Amino acid sequence: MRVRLRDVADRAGVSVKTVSNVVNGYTHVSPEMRERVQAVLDETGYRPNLAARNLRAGRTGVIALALPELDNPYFAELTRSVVEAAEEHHLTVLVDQTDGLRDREVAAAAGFRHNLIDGLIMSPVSLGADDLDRRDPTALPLVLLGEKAGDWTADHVAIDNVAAARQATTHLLELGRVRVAALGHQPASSRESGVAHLRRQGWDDALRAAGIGPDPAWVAEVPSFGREHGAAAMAALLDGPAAVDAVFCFNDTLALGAIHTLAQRGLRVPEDVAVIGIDNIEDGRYSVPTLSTIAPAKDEIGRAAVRMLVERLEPGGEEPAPRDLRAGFELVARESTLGRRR
Amino acid sequence: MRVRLRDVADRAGVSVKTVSNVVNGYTHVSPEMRERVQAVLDETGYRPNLAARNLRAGRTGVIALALPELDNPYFAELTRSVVEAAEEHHLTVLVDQTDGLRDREVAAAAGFRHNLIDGLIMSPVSLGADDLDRRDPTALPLVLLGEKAGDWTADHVAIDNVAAARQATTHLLELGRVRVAALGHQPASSRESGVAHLRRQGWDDALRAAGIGPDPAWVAEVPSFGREHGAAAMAALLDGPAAVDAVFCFNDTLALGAIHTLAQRGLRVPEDVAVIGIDNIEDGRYSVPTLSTIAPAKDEIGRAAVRMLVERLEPGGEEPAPRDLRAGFELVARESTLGRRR
DNA sequence: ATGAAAGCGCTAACAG
DNA sequence: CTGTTAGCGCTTTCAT
Repeated sequence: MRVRLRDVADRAGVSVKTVSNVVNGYTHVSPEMRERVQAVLDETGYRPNLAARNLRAGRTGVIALALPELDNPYFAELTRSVVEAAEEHHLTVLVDQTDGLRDREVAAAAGFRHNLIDGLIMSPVSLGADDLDRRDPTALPLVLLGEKAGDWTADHVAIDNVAAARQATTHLLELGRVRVAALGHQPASSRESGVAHLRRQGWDDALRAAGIGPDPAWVAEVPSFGREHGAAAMAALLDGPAAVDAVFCFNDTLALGAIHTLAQRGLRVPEDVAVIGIDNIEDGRYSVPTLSTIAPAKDEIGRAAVRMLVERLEPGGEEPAPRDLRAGFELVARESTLGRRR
Repeated sequence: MRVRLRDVADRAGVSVKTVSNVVNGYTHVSPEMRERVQAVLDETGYRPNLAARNLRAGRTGVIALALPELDNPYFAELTRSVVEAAEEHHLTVLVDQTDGLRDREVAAAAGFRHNLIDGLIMSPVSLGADDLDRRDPTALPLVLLGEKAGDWTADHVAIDNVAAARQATTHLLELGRVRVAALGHQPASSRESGVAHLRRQGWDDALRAAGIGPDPAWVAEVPSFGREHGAAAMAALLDGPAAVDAVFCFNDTLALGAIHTLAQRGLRVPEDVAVIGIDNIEDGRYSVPTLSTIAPAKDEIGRAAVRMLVERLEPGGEEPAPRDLRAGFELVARESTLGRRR
């Protein structure tokens, strides 16, 4: 049987309150008392019942992180940054996989684990602004990561996706490429279409700024952002009418899939086709060729998300209005655009 | 203010018990009563306080999964399988990152979140059998994943690492390679040395069975299993005295790092050097060249781990003796050993 | 400085 | 079929 505060108290011949004081390191306890209680504590191996504490305290010290997929390297790396940031605030992170399904995202946002978690950080895919508006006002504090369309009533952290896409595309143009494909387009209704739309916008902007009219045949559509779809979309581009000399992929896994297909076809990267992605996942540092990409400041994102959440958790917090934070990013040019360095 | 069971009861003019019955779908409630209560429930948007339920029930429906690193693709993929298996048992999974640090692993195994979680699935790195023996017997149910040295007093699921390594090495030998390196050796004291030791053993066995005496110069050591160390170790091998014609890497990330280095040096895979790994991570299906590997039955592992844990959670459970389960695996031969198919 | 007692919100006995 | 009541184990007024 588990040892309770009560048991320790009986055994030490003191009241429950005194034991509680010792356990929680309260100041007003006489040294001798403290010592005696501590002895019993050690001897019995007492450990507080956290469920009881939670009930009493009304908070748990746990925050949830809801992501579409854990086995997408970008999210895995982001998770690490959130977990580390949370640790600094003495919070633990419960990771949740939504698969990008609207039901699950709505349930998570509504706080289906209220009283088990103090707050939620979520990277939404299918969730709409209206879902959030319908949310119970007493629901748990929420911070959104990544893209969102429209005006949302929650804190939000993301990079400027249009600017990031523009920079990636411009990099290709500066290398002299003139027929730059966009790989990763998604129908407006689809999952992830928020990000896809913005990244396409940036690509469009960059081409026009360079005096190039984007050819619709340069746009390759995907159902989602996995490697397999990058590979298939690249094949579709190559089989299509437009001979492109560069590909801006909407993320790194798509880019790695595209490179795979190019290699299968015997095409050289970047000599025949240059490739760039977004996310700066670890894989791209060791792929063959190494992958050029836009690197979002993942640590900044994780840290900011946790900080925003913590601010809403603090009892003294004045319920600040929803904030929108843009995280930084930078171009990381590697072999898939620059070629082998010597 | 949050609405409690009590509030609903007052408002509906019934007792708390009745409301509780309705909420929990108990049978003995008259239809009209149920309807009336349900109306108030909907109207007030009542949702039970889970912390209170947990305290009352003595269980939470949450299990923890403690892994060394979340951003290692193998663990990310394994996580997915555990999460899916847990869902079938109506359990949610709290993912924990230990970084392979002994302190954290000991803390996790001791149940530092007792009463917040019902059980733990852990992939230990630095944890020793003695740490477990010192464990509080009333501590939470534990299932270990992956390697372990010695006799442990806990359930365990893993593939037969020696056999897996033997098969990988044999595959290389069957292709006519005669100087097969082992990349991933670790000093006995190191993190992950358990797995590394067994995989080296399998390599050794396979070579001897083929009448080849393993050359110590064919063994490359790494501090841990990341891509960067695979790349560095491969460079060390190439700069060393032994000209190898194949490399058995102790996992896929090491293999991808090795392929990176080979490409940098202008060597062809597999013509000059064939490469094989273990884990069958998604990356290897799209790398250039695609990666041959040993595929552990991840779904089987996740499912088995959850099932074992659940059996110990069931109140009727008879506390079975610690079980040891071997999961299956199979060879997946791709371009890094077979070459480009045509 | 220490103790007694109330109560966090829920469910399970036990009555009625 | 429904209501009353006693805890789950802890922290926290309020006394002493």
